[in-house]
Amino acid sequence: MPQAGAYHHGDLRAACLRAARELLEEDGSSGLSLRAVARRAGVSPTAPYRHYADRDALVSAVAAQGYEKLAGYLDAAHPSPSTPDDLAAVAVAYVRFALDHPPLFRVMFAEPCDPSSEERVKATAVISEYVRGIVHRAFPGVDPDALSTTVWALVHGLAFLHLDGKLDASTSEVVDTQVRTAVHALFTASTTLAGTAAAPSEPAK
Amino acid sequence: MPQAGAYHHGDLRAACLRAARELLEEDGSSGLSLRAVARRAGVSPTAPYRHYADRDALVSAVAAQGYEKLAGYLDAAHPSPSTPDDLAAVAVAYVRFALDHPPLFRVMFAEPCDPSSEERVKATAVISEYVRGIVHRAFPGVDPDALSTTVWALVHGLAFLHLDGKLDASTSEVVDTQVRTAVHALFTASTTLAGTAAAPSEPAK
DNA sequence: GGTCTAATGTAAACGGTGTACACATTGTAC
DNA sequence: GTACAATGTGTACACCGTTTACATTAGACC
Repeated sequence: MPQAGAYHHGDLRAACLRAARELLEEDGSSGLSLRAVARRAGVSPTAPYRHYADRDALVSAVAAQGYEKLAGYLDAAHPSPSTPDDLAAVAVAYVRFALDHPPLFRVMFAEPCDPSSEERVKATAVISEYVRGIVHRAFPGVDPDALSTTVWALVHGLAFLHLDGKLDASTSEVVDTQVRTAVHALFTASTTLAGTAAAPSEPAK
Repeated sequence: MPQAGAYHHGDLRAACLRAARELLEEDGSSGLSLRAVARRAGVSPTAPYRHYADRDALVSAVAAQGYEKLAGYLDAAHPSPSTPDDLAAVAVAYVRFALDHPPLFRVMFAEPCDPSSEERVKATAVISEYVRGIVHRAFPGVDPDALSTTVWALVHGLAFLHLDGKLDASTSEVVDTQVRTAVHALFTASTTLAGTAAAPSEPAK
C-alpha cells in the first residue's frame, strides 16, 4: 500500500534500481529479491515486473551501474593514463573498487552471464578496450592484446583472491603496494620482450 | 517414499553429496537445492538435515570435493613440478579445470565464504602452499610469497575471465597457449628481478 | 535373545521467493 | 471527453530453506 493518492509511482524503474543497489550493499546477493525491492519502493510485489522482465534483468541493471561506478574509480585514479605508473595506479583502483563493494563486484563478474543482457557484454567490452588503450600508449611496440588481457587477468585475480580473503588485506596500503608490485613485475617482462614476436593469443575476433 | 523396506538409506551422507555434485553440474548453483538433493536421493525433503546443518554446509562439502578434483588436475599436469615450464603446465591445468567445471569452480571461489567452513579455508591454504612450493623450487632466489601470489592471481584471473566469456576461448589450444604465454611473461620478470630486494607483500602471517 | 537409547528418516507447517495471470487505475493522445 | 496504452494491484502456484514433533531402526548392553 503506497502513498495514498499515488497509484502511479512516478519513476518506479529508477526507484527499483536504487532499492536493489541498496539491498545488495546491505545484505549481499541473496538479499536482492524482487519482493524486497518492491517493499522498499513501497509498491506491490509484482509491480517491478512492469520495468524488469525478471530478477536477472534487474540484477543486470545493477551490474551495469556497477560498471559505470568502476569506470569512475579508474578515472579518478588517472584521467588519461599513458605510462606504466599510470596503469599501475589504475590497477590499484580496480582492486580497491572490488574491496569497497564486494557484493557489487561479485554480481558484476562472479555470476554466470554467458548470453545474458547485452548491457553487460558491452560493458566488459568497454573495460577490455580501455585497458587495451592504456597498454597501447604505455608500451608501444608490444602486442597490446596479449599484454592487456594478461594485466587485466592479473588484476582481476588479485581482486578476487582478496575478496575471498585468500590474501593479506590487513591494510589498504599493503594491498596497494602488492598490486603495484605485481603489475610492475609484469611490466618488466613486457619491456624485456618488447622486440620479440607478438604472442599468439587472443585475436581481436 | 523410498525403497520399500529400506527406511534407513545406508549412506545418505554420500548419496547427498553425489546428488549435489550432479545437480550442480547439470543446472548450476541455483539448481543445487536441498529439496532436489533429497528427491534425487529418494528420501524425504528434510532427511539431508541429519547430515548437513544447512544448504551452505552441503555446498561447502561439494566445494571441498572440488578442491580435491582440482588437485587431481594439477597433479596430472605434472606430479612434481620444479621448473618454470612445469609451473606453466600446472597453470594451464588450473584454467582447464575451471573451463571443464564452471559451476563447481564458481562454487569454490565465487561465493562469499569469509568465515565459512573451515574445510574450505584449509583447502585454499593447501593450494596457496602448493604454488608457493613450486615457485620456491623453480625460482630459487626470489621471494616465493610475492611471486606465488602473483602467479596464482594471474592464473585465477585468466580462469575467471575465460569463464565469463570475456576472453577468446574458441579452442582449448588457444586458451592453453595464452595461459602459457602469460605465465612465462611473468617469469621473465621474476628472473630479471631475481637479485632485487623481496617485495613487501603478503607476509606469511 | 530382549530391552533401551541414539541415530536416522518422515510428515507437517511457516515464511520467503520468483513469476504468471486477471484486474484496477491513470496519464495521454486524439 | 474518450479510447488506449502504460502502469500498479491482487491472487495464485510451485518451489525453496528450515523448524518441530514424530516414527523407525540399528546397535550396545545385559
